[in-house]
Amino acid sequence: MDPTPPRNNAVTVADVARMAGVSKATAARVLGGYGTVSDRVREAVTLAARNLNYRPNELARSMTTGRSGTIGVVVGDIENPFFSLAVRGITDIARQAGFTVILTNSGENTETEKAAIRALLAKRVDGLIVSPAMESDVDHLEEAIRSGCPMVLLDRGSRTLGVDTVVADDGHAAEDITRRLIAGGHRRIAYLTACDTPDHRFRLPSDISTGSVRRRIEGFLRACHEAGLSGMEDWVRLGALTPAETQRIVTAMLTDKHAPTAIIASDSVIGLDVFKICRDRGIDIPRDLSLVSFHDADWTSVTTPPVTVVRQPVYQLGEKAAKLLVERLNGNGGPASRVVLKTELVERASVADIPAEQMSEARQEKV
Amino acid sequence: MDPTPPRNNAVTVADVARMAGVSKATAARVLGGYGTVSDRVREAVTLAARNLNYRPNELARSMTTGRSGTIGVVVGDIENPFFSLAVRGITDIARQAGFTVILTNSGENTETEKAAIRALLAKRVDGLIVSPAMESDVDHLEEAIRSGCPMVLLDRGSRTLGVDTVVADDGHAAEDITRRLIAGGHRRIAYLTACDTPDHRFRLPSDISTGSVRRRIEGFLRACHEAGLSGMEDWVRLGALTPAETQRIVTAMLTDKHAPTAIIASDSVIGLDVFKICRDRGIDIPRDLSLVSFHDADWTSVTTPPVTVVRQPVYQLGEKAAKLLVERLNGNGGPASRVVLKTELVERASVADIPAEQMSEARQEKV
DNA sequence: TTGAAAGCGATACCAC
DNA sequence: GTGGTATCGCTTTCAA
Repeated sequence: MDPTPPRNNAVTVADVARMAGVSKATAARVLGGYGTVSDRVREAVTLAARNLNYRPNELARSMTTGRSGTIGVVVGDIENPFFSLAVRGITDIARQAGFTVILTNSGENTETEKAAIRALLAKRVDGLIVSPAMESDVDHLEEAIRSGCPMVLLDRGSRTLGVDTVVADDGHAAEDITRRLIAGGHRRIAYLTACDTPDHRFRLPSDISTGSVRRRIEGFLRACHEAGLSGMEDWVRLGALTPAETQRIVTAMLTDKHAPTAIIASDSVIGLDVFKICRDRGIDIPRDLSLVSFHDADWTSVTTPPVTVVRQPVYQLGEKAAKLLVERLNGNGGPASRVVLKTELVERASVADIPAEQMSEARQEKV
Repeated sequence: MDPTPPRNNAVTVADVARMAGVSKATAARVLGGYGTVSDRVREAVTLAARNLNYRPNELARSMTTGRSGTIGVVVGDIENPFFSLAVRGITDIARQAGFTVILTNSGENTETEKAAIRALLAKRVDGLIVSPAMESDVDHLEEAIRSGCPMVLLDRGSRTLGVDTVVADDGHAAEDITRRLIAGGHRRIAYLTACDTPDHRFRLPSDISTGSVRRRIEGFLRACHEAGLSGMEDWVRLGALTPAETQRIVTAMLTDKHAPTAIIASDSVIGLDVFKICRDRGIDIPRDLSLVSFHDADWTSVTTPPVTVVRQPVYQLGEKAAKLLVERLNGNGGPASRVVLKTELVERASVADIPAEQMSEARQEKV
């Protein structure tokens, strides 16, 4: 027994082959688990590998096979519970299918996203799962696809890119909750999102480059229009990128003569910020203000009052995206599919109807 | 097993060289940004590369250089806000230093952790950042280090492994908060963690294999001992791995004749579960029960009452770990350092003192 | 079943 | 400066 452990792990198939007294090719066959080898040789090679503490070099393997066993994921912000959960769904499926995941943050910035895609492509990932920061700027994605890298879009789609897409039913979700608010007598309903436009003002849904948010705003406006409410575009507020920005926007709205009676938060991070601001300003939810948030984050059920939310199947969103990608990677062709996962309105206690007398008052103001 | 998907982007340095009318070596020099080339040639090669839409193959590059430009990260659970935030700190620093990050989940399971390390090593990561699931079982980590892969331990240390370590001051934090509770008259203080032992019972801190949790429990017991409280080991409750398990444990405690007057939750996920259980059971925090949680998660400030927490510099924990690793990767040697980041007790409103009459009663029960 | 040798796509050393 | 060429560790024909 030679107890001297190999210092540098520069053990290669050649070393193992030499020790086992076979050719490099044969050793590689048993080590790589391909081809056919006699049991005797297999044993000898396995033993030698163990003795030498052989570690396969995936890089070299990838070089020849062309597959890296890696999936690249680009999300807006891992810190956002929405993405953490989706990423969890992705990695669970990926690992199950024998892939590892390289995770990158775009910070919802297209330039960073481009750099990330480039780096991922350079690392020769087998496939890509992306939440595009901007639907309007997807040249880098298109190029990645053209170069032969399968891609699945997560949470945000693209009409021009013909790729597999997994999104939630955001439009209908927004429509439902808006209808619900209107039925409760609300007329001044604000929709608050982190998305932004150059001049920070909202005019048309097409100005919104984040697909999921655009679909929600469209749903919001659809419900408003259906109820005969006009000019609701003014209630779509953009740029809630940071707690400070959110505070500025919400405070401005709340101190205005025409303060909203309800706020729809586009994600749970903003929802939490709004909740904090209300608490700090002594605004009673839902008496003074109704609040609805997208994403059923863990904390929403535990506040006073608990928050009414749109529950998206976030983990499943990630799972489904990974499954679609793995299928493609396994050679299953076919046309690009668009999967739309159902959402669910979870009514808790942060929404209240507007009393009748205030309703007429509200109507007067509208006129 | 399946045929390699066709990558039409098979443009190599050779192709670029041919088009630019130079040798492979020269083209590689400008493409790789090393060596010296004349401006005229540089221009020609750059142009050819752009025309051909050349993409460097990082895999091939890594093969020869021996560096992959990749850092492997193994955490317990990305979904846990603690890790999401730490990972954010890691990736920010890594990207800044030109590294990409491969993220893997151990699920706090040593076997999964071993597999992850193996896969990461096979992918030839330049370095590793790990939150070991078990301090007692680190052979795979030791081997990784021996094979020459720099490693930084995050949140959890190891006495046997002589590597850079970044942890929070968990022991003192637990000591402080325990002391604070005892000063407020609490005697029946439960410490609740997801960590577990084979028989689900706690005897000695050394039974706890998760370093950070062990240090916290040690701090808890230290403060108890200091105050003359004995037998507090019985108040350390293990196995709060899932909401259901947590519910079982907490309900059992709360319905016991000797119910705790305070609970210390070992992380924000458990803290939230405890909060939910109390709300469901109509237990008034802090009147009926005081609650303290580790990790200043975003929701803790917004509940009623807001939760007193131990604030750890989680993002900085990740940052520091990544910085240490990058330094090692840049060749800066030196002995392994152990960085301990300060925590802060954020007193909110989930802790109340025990009224004098109940205190004596509690003492009696103790006797 | 096994072995010899040709790549994969880049880097690096060494002449010129 | 520039061009040839060995090399990295593995997979993969093609013969034997």
